[in-house]
Amino acid sequence: MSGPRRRVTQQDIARMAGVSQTTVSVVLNGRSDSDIRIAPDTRDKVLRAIAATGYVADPVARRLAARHNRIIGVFSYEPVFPAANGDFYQPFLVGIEQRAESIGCDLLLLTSTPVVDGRRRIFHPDNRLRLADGCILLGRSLDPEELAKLVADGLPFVSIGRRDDAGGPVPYVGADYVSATAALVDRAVELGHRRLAYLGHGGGAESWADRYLGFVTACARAGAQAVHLAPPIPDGSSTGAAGTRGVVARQVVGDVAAALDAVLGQGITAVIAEEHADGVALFQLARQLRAGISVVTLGEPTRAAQPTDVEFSGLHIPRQEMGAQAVVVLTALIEGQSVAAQRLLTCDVVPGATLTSPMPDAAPRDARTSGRP
Amino acid sequence: MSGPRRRVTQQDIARMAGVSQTTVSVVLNGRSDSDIRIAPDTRDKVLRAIAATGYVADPVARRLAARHNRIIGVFSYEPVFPAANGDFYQPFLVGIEQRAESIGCDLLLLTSTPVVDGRRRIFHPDNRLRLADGCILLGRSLDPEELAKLVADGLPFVSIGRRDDAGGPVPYVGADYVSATAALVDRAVELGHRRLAYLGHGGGAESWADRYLGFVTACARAGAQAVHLAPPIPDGSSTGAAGTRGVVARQVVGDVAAALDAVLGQGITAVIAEEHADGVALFQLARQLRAGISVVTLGEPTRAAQPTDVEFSGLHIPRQEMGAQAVVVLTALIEGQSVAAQRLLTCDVVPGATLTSPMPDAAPRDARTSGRP
DNA sequence: GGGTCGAACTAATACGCATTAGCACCGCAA
DNA sequence: TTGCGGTGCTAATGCGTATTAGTTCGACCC
Repeated sequence: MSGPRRRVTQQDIARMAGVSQTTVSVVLNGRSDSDIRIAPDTRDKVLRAIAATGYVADPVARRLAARHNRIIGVFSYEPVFPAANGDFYQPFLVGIEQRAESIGCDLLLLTSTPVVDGRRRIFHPDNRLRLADGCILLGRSLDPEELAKLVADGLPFVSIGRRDDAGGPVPYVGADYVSATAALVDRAVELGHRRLAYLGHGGGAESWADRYLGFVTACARAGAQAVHLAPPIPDGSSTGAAGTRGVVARQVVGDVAAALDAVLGQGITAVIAEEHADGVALFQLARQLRAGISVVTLGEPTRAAQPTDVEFSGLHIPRQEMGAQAVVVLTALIEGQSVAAQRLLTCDVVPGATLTSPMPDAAPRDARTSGRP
Repeated sequence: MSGPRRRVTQQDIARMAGVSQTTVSVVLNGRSDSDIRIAPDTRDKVLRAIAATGYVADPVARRLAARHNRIIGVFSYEPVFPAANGDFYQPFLVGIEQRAESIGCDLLLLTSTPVVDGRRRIFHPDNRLRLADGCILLGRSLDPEELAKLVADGLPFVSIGRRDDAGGPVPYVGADYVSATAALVDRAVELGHRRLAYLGHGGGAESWADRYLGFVTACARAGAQAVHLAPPIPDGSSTGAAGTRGVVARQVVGDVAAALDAVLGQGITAVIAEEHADGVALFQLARQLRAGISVVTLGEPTRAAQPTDVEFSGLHIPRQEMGAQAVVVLTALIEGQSVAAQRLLTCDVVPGATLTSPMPDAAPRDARTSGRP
């Protein structure tokens, strides 16, 4: 009909109320602090007009003029919603959403970031980060280079998940995988396990490196033997927890079956799986073969896992709380308050049913294997 | 460390290149189409300055000048994230997110809408709908009154799911439940079913009414007997597919057990269940009792269903595509283009394993029941 | 030698809001 | 009557960009 309808502006409200645009702005922002006074009935007139039209200040204009608009951007490398990653991100969003609501901020999903070279890029000619007052970064791995730019750029942001420094300290709200993984290893050792394996990359993303670090440290401390069963291609970067790499026997395994071979062949009695899905697959395969190994999975599924009725031993990532804390840190940063901008939240240990005392026949197996070559 | 470093602007570039801000803008936007010409070496000077400073246009100012912010609001009555509704909404969001990304729009989650009288309200004193250029409405039932306000208001919006007119045509992207349900009924009749039941409200929300309409129409056309097994309280509004109500024998059933009683008592051989969860429950109960009835469920679960290994016959709602189409329609509306703003997408029929030929003992059962009173 | 025309720009303005500076009015003291 | 401090408001300006409406300058024509 009439093309794109013009949106209601403060001018319109001003005309309706018979006042100036300035007055409307002042009323809206409740500027009681300054030297500007508005008579109660003038204020009422304005508020009535606003209520009648449902007027809301244009966030874009607001941000241009005032440099803030009470909008929090959420940026992620991976798409947030797809079930491809097993709803892994959902709890973060719930936490973010709840806290954002409670402090009266809206959430803007920065979906418009184009994919270049197979991943979304923050920086490109039309980057929209600045539409929001600040933003929360979601996703397993963030390009360190982009992170550095972001730090340099000065736009407030918080990463969900610990990040190494990138041209400056990176604000984050992460999970303390080091301690949690170590606690799980300790528990395994308590139960009698002496040869443990870590199944996964153990490096690349910080979250993986941290898990691996916890594993290695705890094994060393407890005097347990540690083996690292790594997938063929460590997903791009291969360094990870550099200091510890090499101390531990490392073996590349092509798939879960190969991993199980390695486990059984070397008399390993407990496997700490980086990815839930791998742990599940390994456990089920072992069960089919009637091999009694313990399996611990380090976190909720990020890939679809085979359905199972077993409750896995492992750790619980406080995702919702992480989301909430990220909002807290971000708003503090936006307002220039000084806060602890790097936070690690404790992961609960899930006892589960898959971490038990080693089977009595584990030792013989070990012996046999040792004598094999 | 000089606080918020002033950003480089087109002015700065202009000064560096010894041209006007307009020229910079023109060069940036490559406006070769218009009547504005820029000499190659002028263009070069500007581009060099841009490259030297790493200038990027401020997206905020850009959008202010463009008079729309490329933000799409997503509003839902029911909570979208929580798994309470079995992730029913997720696929819609996936579709929305993907399409929004591909056309360069961001998503504003309007989740902070207060709950009044047990449901979220669009219109309330502090509604933020207008933050976005337009919005997508998600949720089973939308208050017709609010819908009417929205239509009258002129703010571009699209409903996911068909909606009756409300003070004007309501733009929507829905699923063609009428045809899909009819197709399922036809198939049942083909297989030999002669007495069919519809289990569910059959009214209230349009999506229910449509399913019911398809059921009744197809039964009538095929000469099959139709029974409506309705839950005790039809969830607020009770009218629904008004024209057809009353033609069909209607019976109120308290729960699934009661429904099964009615089915068996009346020699019904196939049940079309509005809700997946009800269909599953009914089928499992019937199986326990060794009663061989066919069950069709009309759509993915919106409530948690008992886990099952049976693939149910029924229909598949193209949720992701619906989300994507909603974005398409919305952007067209925002830009004032004329489009088909009411779209019904075809539902695929899922053959499944629960719609089979009627068991031979169905007729005798019927006879027995008839003679009972 | 005035007029036309096109190429290559620029000045001015709009976008919607927040903010700064300042104006008009009123009551009261001098 | 002037002066003066409030009170209650508005005009004007700026944020950084896109766009519209010119302006300048030379070439070319009659």
